[in-house]
Amino acid sequence: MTLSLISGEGLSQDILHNLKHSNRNNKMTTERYNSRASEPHWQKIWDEKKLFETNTDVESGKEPYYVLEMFPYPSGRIHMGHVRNYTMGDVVARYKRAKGYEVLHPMGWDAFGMPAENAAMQNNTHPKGWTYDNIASMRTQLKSMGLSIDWSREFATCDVDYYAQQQALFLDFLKHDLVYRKNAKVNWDPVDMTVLANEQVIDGKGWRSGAEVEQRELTQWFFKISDYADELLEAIDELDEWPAKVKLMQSNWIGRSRGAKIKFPLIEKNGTDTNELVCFSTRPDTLYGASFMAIAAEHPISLEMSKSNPALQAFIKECRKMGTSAADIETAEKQGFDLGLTVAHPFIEGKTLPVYAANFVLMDYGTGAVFGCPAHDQRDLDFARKYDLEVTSVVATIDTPDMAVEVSDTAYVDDGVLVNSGPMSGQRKEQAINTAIDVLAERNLAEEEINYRLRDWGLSRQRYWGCPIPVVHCDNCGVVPDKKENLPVELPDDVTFDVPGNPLDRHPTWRNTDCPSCGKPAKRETDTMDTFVDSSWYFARFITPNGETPTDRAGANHWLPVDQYIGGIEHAILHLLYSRFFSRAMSIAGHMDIKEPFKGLFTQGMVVHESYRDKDGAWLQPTEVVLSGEGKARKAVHAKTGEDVKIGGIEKMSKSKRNTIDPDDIIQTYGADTARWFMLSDSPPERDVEWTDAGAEGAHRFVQRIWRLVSIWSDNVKSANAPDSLKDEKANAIRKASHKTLKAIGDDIERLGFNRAIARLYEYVNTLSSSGDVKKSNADLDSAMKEGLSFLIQCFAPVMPHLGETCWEELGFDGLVSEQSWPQHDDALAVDDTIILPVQINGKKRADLEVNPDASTKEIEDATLALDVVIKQLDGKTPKKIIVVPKRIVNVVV
RNA sequence: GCGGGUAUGGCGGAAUCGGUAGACGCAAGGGACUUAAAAUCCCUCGGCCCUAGGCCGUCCCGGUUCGAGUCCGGGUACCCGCACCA
Repeated sequence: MTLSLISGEGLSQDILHNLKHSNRNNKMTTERYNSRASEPHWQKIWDEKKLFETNTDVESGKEPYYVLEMFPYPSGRIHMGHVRNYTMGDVVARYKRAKGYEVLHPMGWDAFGMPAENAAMQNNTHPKGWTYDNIASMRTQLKSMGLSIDWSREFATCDVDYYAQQQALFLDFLKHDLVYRKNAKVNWDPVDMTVLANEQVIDGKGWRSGAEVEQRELTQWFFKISDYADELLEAIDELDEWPAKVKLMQSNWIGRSRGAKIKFPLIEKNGTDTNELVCFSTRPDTLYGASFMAIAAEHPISLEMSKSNPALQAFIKECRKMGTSAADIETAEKQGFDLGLTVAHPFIEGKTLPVYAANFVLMDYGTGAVFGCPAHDQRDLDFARKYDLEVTSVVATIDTPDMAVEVSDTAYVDDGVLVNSGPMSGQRKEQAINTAIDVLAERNLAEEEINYRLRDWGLSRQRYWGCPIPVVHCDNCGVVPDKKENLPVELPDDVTFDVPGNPLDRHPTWRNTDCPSCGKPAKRETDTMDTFVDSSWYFARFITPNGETPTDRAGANHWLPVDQYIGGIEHAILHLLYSRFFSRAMSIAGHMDIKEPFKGLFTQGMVVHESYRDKDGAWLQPTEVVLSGEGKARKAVHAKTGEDVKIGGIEKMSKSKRNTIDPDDIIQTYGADTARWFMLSDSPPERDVEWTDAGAEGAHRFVQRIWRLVSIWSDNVKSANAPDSLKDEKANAIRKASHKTLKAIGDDIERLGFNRAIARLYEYVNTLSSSGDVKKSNADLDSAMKEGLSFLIQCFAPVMPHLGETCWEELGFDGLVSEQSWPQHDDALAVDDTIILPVQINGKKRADLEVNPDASTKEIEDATLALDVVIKQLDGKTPKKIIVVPKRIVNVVV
């Protein structure tokens, strides 16, 4: 069944149920819990009591805890991924608040970016209006989730107040030599006259215009992140609350490699006036296997030679068309252009190597030149095979150190022993690299160099909807930073998007200003900042969202780093690395003294859903599809036409595949608590979770189940005493289960094991439901249930806070559950009186043994040997060995 | 291409340090209640031999160990990321 059918006329199923049964007046039928009434009610009360507003005062006395979910881009509607992300953070926030921390849990909007401009072009709207409208509707949606957020700190990165501070930061960075200008390549769409993002280049063509994309050089601003490459790399080790995967991705991204810068004297100069070619190599040990040199198409030598060589010009042009992404470069067919140059081999007297311009050599890594050693580098091998160049293997395996490895289609890149390699012969890779550098260094032909894959961060964007870069171009003074007292440089509102290009460029007046240095008329910079800049410091702004400087240094030092940061794995590299750089840069500029912004990081999985297509291949929404049958007989038809629908794969919810579920519908039908509960149940939080209607219904059944349990016990609990030395056996069993569960759930939440905590809560409700009959209850049982239910409510309230409040009130407990301290479990009650030890014979389980947890090894051995099964299996023989693992297992080896 | 990840019933998953594989949920089947439906409650639910019970079983092949889903070596399949999307 589809959701639209369940929700009927827009009434939730609980209201429908209660309406149907309101006349029955049967005492044993409790009213169904009505989330539609209860959720707004509690949200209003929390709001009025300002329950979630944080006292960020450094002197507040409580220990600070900062939990933050990656702030959303205001696309217009929240999606299930947001629900999952923000629920996780909210559970942590509510739990930590109960544990006595002063919790900071804010929300904001990553509000600059291309989609607003695209919408402006498509729908003739203004990016600003579009963005703020989206924020307004998403805020309403997020609020309906019942998140314990301090909304008084909310801001959007497109708020003038925010980007004014960002401009101030930029000026500070400029002062501290953390930003500079240089030329860089961009994807240029010659028809739309605009710069394209990599993702807007499809098969080498612009996504809108279809025109062939060119690589064009522009002067742009760069952050000097590569100066911090080593520091950013080394500090990764100390991020012990980050996923190993993310740490590895960051190290690879920084890509430190040690190698040598090697000079090759030019022999055949073919008309150039260059005397040497300098290349970078991490494998100078394999120089004896070199058979050619390759330089980037954009290498100065290549560019110089192209002036008098039209064929080379064409080749360079061809290379420029190629995509700039790593995947494009690695997968493109290797192509070269013989420049007619040769260089001298540094080790082999009289040997020369031909020089090619090649498409697989990057100008912006190393020196833009490499020596080609085909036997020991796959790219070089591919190139050599194509141009029929010599392949000389100079490495042997460690097992057969005398014979060079034979190379046909796959280069040998692993460790080994060098052969036929002069001074390096007989040495292992690492040692040989050192030898090569040392020998060449003596002849002044090489020096050791550390290179990083990490490049400086280009922040200039030729777009309107971003933070203006606060500099002025003056004919007299050149590039002049704005003065801080002149900030903000505000974006003009009167812009149009009917013509291609950046509206700031063609604005009649905005560009005109006076030079801050000489006072003469000058022009503003029209580039705006990369939106990654906006998100690189927002976490620091939440501490003093209205401050007149970017941060309050003492406050930032008190609250940062963020204790728990939660977001998608897609930000594993750039956003997190940029934020790490920004924290360092902000420390240098005196805004705080924190180098690592995020102490704990958690990357959650996506929300996925089945996708559907009609007979013409058009994507259909889940609400347009009616499903029936199961397994192979599972069928889908169109809800309106009845035509067959093809059931597609389970994929990330996306607008293009129309397989999204609107959280609003779910909240209307089942309530926010159900949505929150389901998003955390089943799948571990770091993995993808599949949205299914059945799963949501299951979660909702549980909501009702809790409500029934609480309702039927409410009278008994209200008149019960606190549990103390209970005689009733069942009551004691409940107490033990309660304390055990409480302990386990606390541990689970601390470790973000939400799915495990939820499984435990299911078990616990099963235990409470089956442990006592309310009609035959006694004072002891009532007491145990009073404690048990209070633990239950407190344990699930972080996930289902509205239901928690309703149940708390129903049982007559004081105050709000959201204000309660986390209950303390009693360790003595959280352990079992007896434990069941599995007894294995030769590693196979044959029996159970019930023992006291403190039983000695001897006692366990004796009890084991007295078991019928063991006696039978031993058949009079003495066992070879008895392994007793305390509190775990017994294994009898026969 | 490079880098990373994952693999357990019909499905999502649990098993925290190498110690009872399949907790918990979903789906399914059977039953109770009901005029009926919904809701709820009870039972079954990895496969095979089916007898108390036994044998097999965590992607595949091998190894270490009293004991392997977990550790080691080799392989297979699928998924994700790759610098101007946020």
